[in-house]
This record gives sequence, C-alpha cells and structure tokens, in this order.
Amino acid sequence: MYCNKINYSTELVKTRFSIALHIMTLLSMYDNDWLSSTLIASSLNMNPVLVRKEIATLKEGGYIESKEGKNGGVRLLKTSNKILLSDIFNLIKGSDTVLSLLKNTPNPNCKVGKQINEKLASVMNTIDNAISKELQKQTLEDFKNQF
Amino acid sequence: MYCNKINYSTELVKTRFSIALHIMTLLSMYDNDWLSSTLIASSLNMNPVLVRKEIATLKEGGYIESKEGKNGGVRLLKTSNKILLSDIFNLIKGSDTVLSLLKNTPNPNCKVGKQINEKLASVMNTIDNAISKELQKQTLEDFKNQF
DNA sequence: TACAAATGTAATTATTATAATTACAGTATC
DNA sequence: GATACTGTAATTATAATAATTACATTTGTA
Repeated sequence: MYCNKINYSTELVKTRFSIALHIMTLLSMYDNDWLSSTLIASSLNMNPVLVRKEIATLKEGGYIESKEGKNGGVRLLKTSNKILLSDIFNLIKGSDTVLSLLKNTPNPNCKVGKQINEKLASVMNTIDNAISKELQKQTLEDFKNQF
Repeated sequence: MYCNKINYSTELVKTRFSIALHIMTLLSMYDNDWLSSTLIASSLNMNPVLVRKEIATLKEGGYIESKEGKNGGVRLLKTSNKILLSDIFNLIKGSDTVLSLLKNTPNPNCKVGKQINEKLASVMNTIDNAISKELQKQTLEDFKNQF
C-alpha cells in the first residue's frame, strides 16, 4: 500500500477534463474488463504515468477502482448512466476555476484595482456553475453511446 | 499608421478575460477620459505592453478607440450598458475554447481514440455556449456599478 | 518460488506557454 | 523641438505542462 499523496497539480489544466473523459469513456465502453494504464495511454497517445495520475483523481472521486499486480488495471465503480459529465468536471476542477485571476496583485490604491479580484472571482464562479449545470444534462453513458 | 498584425496568441489564456474585463471596467468608470496604457497597467500591476496588446483586441472588436500621441490613450466607443460581459468573453475567446483537446493525436486504431476529438470538441463548444449565455445576463455597466 | 505484468508515486528533465522587458518607429500636443 | 503617448517586433525570463526514468509494491501464474 501507498500512503503519500501524489503531488499532482490541483489546477484545472485546460486539457485535464478531456483526458478524464477519454479515460472514463474507455472504462464505460469496456466495463467488464480491467484496463491497464498502458492500454489507456495508448488510446490517448500520452504517457502512462500521466494517465495513472489522472486515474488517482478519478479514484479519489469514487468513480473507479483499481487493482494492482498482474492482470490488474482500472474499472468503473458506478454504472455509466449514474455518472454525469458534470461529476467528472467538478471532480477535475476541484477548487480551481476554468478562467482565472492574475497572479499579480492589482493596485490597492486604485478604486478598481482594490476590489477587482473579489468581483472577478464571483464572475469566475458563475462561469463554472454555468458549465456544471450544462454538463448535468449528459451522462457518461450518453457520451459513450455516441461511439 | 501601422499595418502589420501583432503576433499575440489567439489562444484563450485563462487570465485574458480577467485582464480585458479589468481594462473595460476602468474605461467605463472614467469614460470621459483617455486612459493611458501605463495608467491601466498600474491598476493591473502588469506590463504596459501586454495591456496594449489586449487593447488591440478590444479595438478590433469595436468596443474601444485609441488616440496616439501626447495626451492620448484609450476610451470606450460604446456606452457600457450596451456591452455585455459575453461580448468581451466571445471577443477574447475567438475560435478557441476554454477547455481543450490534447495536442497529441489519439490512437486512430482505437474505437474511442478514432472519434474522441470530434465528440470532445462538441462538448467544448457546449461549454463555451453555456458560459456565453450566462454572461449575457450582465452588462459592463452592471459590473462597473459594483465598485 | 521465481517471474512477469501491473499500480503507485517520487524525482528529474524537456518542452511549451505565458509574462516581462527592451527597443524603437510613429504620432499628437504643447 | 521636447514630451508623452500608441503600436509592435524581438528577445529574454519565468512558470506551467508533459514526458521520462526509476523503482518499490502488488498480484497472478508457470
């Protein structure tokens, strides 16, 4: 068993949702099998280690389980018609927002600069909520059935 | 007059919407004045050259005008109650999407890999449309009046 | 029991994207 | 003509992302 938390950025990288949805689509397509990270990585055409990191997030979210050792791999824990695209989005997103504020601190001596981050943060949350609401309309199964 | 198009990425950088909205808020707050890029940059606490690049985009969109030379600067071309936050979002966004596909080409020999980009692209557009629809609810004036 | 094939994760390196800076031509005002 | 702007190219610096290497651990199976 492993105890330490991996140091994978909690930032919502632009592509992470695509990676997670691709993985989840494969798992729902072949939901009787344990799929290996190498196989998944070959579908994505990306590094297996990165796939395993994304899998760690999906596991934490309770959507998948993994089995170590020979013939191991990952598979869904829930049926795909109970998983909404918004579930995947919200999990990946964490406490980050899809659009973000500047790193630099705006000028506190300026009427606008002093308050802009607070006001922008509210807009960012509104944006994320709108995305989540939209993605509630589609289940993983709906998505998978397009293939 | 300048003829060449500047080489500013058309990619929707996570922070560009914040930058643009900050600029537009300043312009609507002080809409009788020509504000210089240096002044705007000092409110944002960022480089004036980057501000001027963002200003170039806002000009192309027809929302602001600029005046060169001494006592020059930028100001709004439209009244702030005719500018929706979605207008600014869509301008900055261009043909990009807020979330994106992988750079790597997914495996064309995989049932999922072969079609995933097409399907994901559709989700990405859905996301952007949801954001745009949400941001239609607020005008620049509404936003400015919070300050 | 030894081997093979997996996950899990740390650590490092490579690559790309973003931001800042420098430089300077052009323009308008005083 | 000096000054204070915009516009933009080119370069450099920094940060973020992705890939790789390495290896401990686990599990099935010959």
